[in-house]
Amino acid sequence: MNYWLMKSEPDVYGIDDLAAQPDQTDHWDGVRNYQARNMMRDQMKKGDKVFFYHSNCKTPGIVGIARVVREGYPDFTAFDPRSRYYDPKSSPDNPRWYMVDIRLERKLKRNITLEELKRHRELADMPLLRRGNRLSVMPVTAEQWKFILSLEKSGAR
DNA sequence: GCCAACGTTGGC
DNA sequence: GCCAACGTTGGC
Repeated sequence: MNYWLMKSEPDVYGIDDLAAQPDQTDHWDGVRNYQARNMMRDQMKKGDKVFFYHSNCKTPGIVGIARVVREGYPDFTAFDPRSRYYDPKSSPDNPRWYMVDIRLERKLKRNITLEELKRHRELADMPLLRRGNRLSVMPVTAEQWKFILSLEKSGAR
């Protein structure tokens, strides 16, 4: 099983939006970056765990845990001219963009903030913390996953 | 709202 | 295939 982190802007789609879906499950549409696409298409497997991260907001950080419940399939929002994610270069016959479905496992007891994550040397290798990183989907190691969850319990800030 | 960093585009 | 220009991301 693998671990991941996925970014979303809470003003666009936050953890509570996922929580409000039927079965707390939704598709992760709108990724328009090849590296992130490749991970969703090729590497994310059913049962993988995902940190739900709030970006581009007042207090960015990890706010929940989800699981992959459906593996990569074409992002149909790319086919819809009315969608903000429309891409005329993607077609059902030759889809350019992919997505996965995730189900909320639980919200974290607190927001484990970016500011806090940065303070731990154990996490220094996370792409999230590397300068200029813009990936919206990225891998997390088992060690990092465990460490981050231990922060939730300790409540250390 | 600013702006550094980075990915993509397109002219050549 | 290079690289300047441009658009986007996302922290601050």
